[in-house]
Formats: sequence, structure tokens, C-alpha cells
Amino acid sequence: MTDAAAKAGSTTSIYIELRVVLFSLRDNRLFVLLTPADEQLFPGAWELPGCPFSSRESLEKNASQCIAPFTGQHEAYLEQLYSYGDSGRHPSLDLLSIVYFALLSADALSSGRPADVDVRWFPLDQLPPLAMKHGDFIEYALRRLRYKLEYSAVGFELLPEYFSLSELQHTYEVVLGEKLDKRNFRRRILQANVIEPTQQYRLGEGRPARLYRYRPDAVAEVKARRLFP
Amino acid sequence: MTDAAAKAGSTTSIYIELRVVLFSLRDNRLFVLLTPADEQLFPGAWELPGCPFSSRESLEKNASQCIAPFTGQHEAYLEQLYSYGDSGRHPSLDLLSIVYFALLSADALSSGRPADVDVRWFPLDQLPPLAMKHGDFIEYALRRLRYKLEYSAVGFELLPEYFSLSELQHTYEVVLGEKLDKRNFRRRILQANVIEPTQQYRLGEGRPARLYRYRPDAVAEVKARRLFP
DNA sequence: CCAAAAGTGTTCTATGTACACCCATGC
DNA sequence: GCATGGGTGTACATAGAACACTTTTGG
Repeated sequence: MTDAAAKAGSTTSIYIELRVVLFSLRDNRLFVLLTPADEQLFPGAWELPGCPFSSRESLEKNASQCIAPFTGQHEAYLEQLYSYGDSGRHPSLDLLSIVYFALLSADALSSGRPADVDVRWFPLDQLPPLAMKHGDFIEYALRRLRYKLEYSAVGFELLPEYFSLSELQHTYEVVLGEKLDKRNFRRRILQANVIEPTQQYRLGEGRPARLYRYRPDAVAEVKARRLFP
Repeated sequence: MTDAAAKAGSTTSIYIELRVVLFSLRDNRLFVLLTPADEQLFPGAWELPGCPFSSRESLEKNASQCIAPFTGQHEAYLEQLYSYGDSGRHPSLDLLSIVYFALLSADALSSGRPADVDVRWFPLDQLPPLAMKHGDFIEYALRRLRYKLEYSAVGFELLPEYFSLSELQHTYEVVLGEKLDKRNFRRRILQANVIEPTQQYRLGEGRPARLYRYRPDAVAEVKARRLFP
């Protein structure tokens, strides 16, 4: 492949961007971060935070910078989701959207939130109209999140450093959209040896809850090992 | 986002390409399709089949066209794998590689193979030197294939339309890299109701093997439902 | 003492795993 | 008749699911 080939190929008129589906948890609901879309092109619609692709950085760095204004100094968990190249999503541009999905821990949400950019957190069941098929992006990101929750430890990325077992269970229930059995849930999480108890307690109504912490040395994934079917 | 933003962004000097990791099975080994890389830039190295991105088509169509010369009229199974944006993979270009992985059924392999392009099938354990980190692409594609084999019916994509249960089992064994128990394997596959027996038999040494066929109405995926851990 | 949430074990069922012999064909 | 791969069932171990009551705190 030569530079001539490059010119013949695809270096013209394609707008390469990154988009991030940033999830966070609040009041036992899943939220996603959106910004208002261009009023002229998509009146009344919102869009995912994004930024143009810069080849000077890795894709992940690019994606991280898209959401840096909203995450403060907390590092969000980031993972590449999919690349969408379909034309027709924008009236005058050929878009190539490399989409990441990201998880922001609950304590990061409440801390630094700069109001100099117009952004809002929307609960997943009350999304506004979305431009450029970003609704599809979000739907797919949610599927991936649900899926990953079942065989990896991503769930902890949505929680603060210290959390009670009930908080952890609620996280799972909210993301998966179903109730889980308390005793079974606790037994499995504890047997997995991925969290460790601390000496702290969460006070509130009822009996105080012991707080746990994710073990940084934990094995974060289990093999599915199911052998279709 | 406006057209001005687009120009400020990333419409210059980035070469967008598709690459396909095309797997096929032969003599109970997994093979991947490669073409010789540019002799000047990467002497002695090979690369994955690829083509420049055209925004007139969907990404999947683009990818499909990369391998069309080698698949004949057979449709290969195609799935987006990952997008690699790291600079430094090419001495003079900023590459953005959208990588697909693909499976070609064994009967497609033996039929039409046009020799007007220089390509070769390499067994996975004897890969040549690879340009532009394509070795990483292949490694990741293999991981994804192994993973999918355990919860979906992709395995059948590597087989011809009619196959014996032993052939199916060998496919699984080769991809996963381990031996499976014959009786357990058969029980599970048959209970899953994804294949149906035909009246045909495969002759050879020993007792003839009944041939089966994948049921097009089969449910091709099972939920992992394992709930970490 | 009452409300509210935390914490705790056992039984049953389903799924996965280990394992050895007879069968049908070609030579 | 023998070599070769095809085909079959059972017993045991492990993992998942269902289920109800006691404990600790604040008001």
C-alpha cells in the first residue's frame, strides 16, 4: 500500500469521530450522559458526547478526552463498543463513528460537575429524541453492559470505592432489570473472592451495613465454559 | 456539530481501511488467509486482506468486498471485531483499521480459488512475519471465535452444509484447542435441537457416519446467565 | 417497641463430567 | 476377521434455585 493508494482510497470528506455512551448509577437507576444536538440540523434532539478523531492519540485516549470534562479527575472505565459507518446519519457529512462505552462510579458523579458545557444525565427509560441513531448506540451499549455483568467484574465500576452488599446487589438488579435472591447473591460474590470486608459501616434506616471494597488483585473474569448449547 | 467543526477535525491524512481475519478449516486445522505485504515497507512480511474504506457502502459491505475474490459465491460469516487507530503501524500513514473477522465454510474453500491475486492460507500455528500488528488482530480474532463458539452456533459456519457429528466435534476441538468427550458432545448438540439428521451418510474408513444439517430456524444463541462469578 | 434494612443455611433440582463397550463398513 | 471410525447410557459431582427467620440499629 502506497501513499498514492491512500489518496485514491479514503482520505477525503469522511468525518471521523468518537462517541461515548457514559453510564452512571443514581438512586437505583441507570443514567446516560447527553448533550444537545445542533439545533439547525436536529431540532429538539440530543446526542452522545463526542469529539473528532485525532490520529496523534490512541482511540482510547481520544474517547477518554471526550468525556474528561464530565468525569473530573475520576478515570471512567472505558471499552470500545462498535464502529458505525452507515451513511445517512448526517445530512451533509459521511460519518464514521467509533463508539466507546464507559462507566462512571457513583462518587465521581456527585463530585466535580462543571456547568460550562451543556450536558444532562437522562435515565434510560426516559431518553429524549436522539440524533444520528445514537439511540441504537445506547441500546447496544446497554446490551453489552448487561452481558459483561454476567461474566466479569464491571459492576464494581459503577460503585464507589466502599459499598455495601445491598448496594452491589441493587446495581446488578438495576442493570439487569430483574430481582435477584439476596442469599444466593451474597454467597456467590463472597465465594468469588473479588471483594474484601472493611471495618466501615454504612448507616441509615435499619441495621448498619458492613462496607466492602473491590480487591484490586481479583480475577475479573470467569470463563463462560458452557459449550454451546 | 457543524461542517466547520468537521474541517477542523479529522478529514485529512488519515487512511481508513478495512481488514478481514478470514478463518477456514482444513484437515482439522484452522487456517487464516494472508497476502504478501509491500516489499519495500515490510520486506518478507504478510498482511491481512484489506481494502480502503468507501463511505458509499456500509462497513460490513466494505469488509465483504475485501474478501469477495477469495470466497467465490459463498457468503462468509462476517462480524465486526475491533477498530485499531494506533499510529506507528505504518511508516508514512496514519492508519485507522476497522477489522472484521470472518468464517468460510470448508466446501467454499475447495471450490473457486482465483489465482490472479497472491494469497495463501496459513495454519494458525505457522504464521509468517506479519506487518502492521496484524498478528495482534489475528490473536484477538481467535479469542473472539473461541469465545463465541461456547455460547453461539458460529461453529457451523466453518462446516459444509452436510456434516457428521464427528466432523462437528473436530471443529470444536480444533478451534478450542482441546479434546471433548464424544458422548457428552453428542448429547448436548442433539438436545439443543439446532441440527437435524438427514438420510445421507459419509463413507470412509470404518462405519459410515450419518450426516446432519444445521436447522435454519434454530436459536443460535444461549444466554450465558452465569452471574459473575 | 416498632419499622427498616442487614445478615444467615439448607434442600432440591439441573447441569456437567467421567467413563467403556458394541456396531457397521471396507479391505 | 480385523482395523477403523460411528454410535450409545449411566452414575457421580458440582452448580444453581428456591425459600424464611433472626439481628441490629434509629426513632
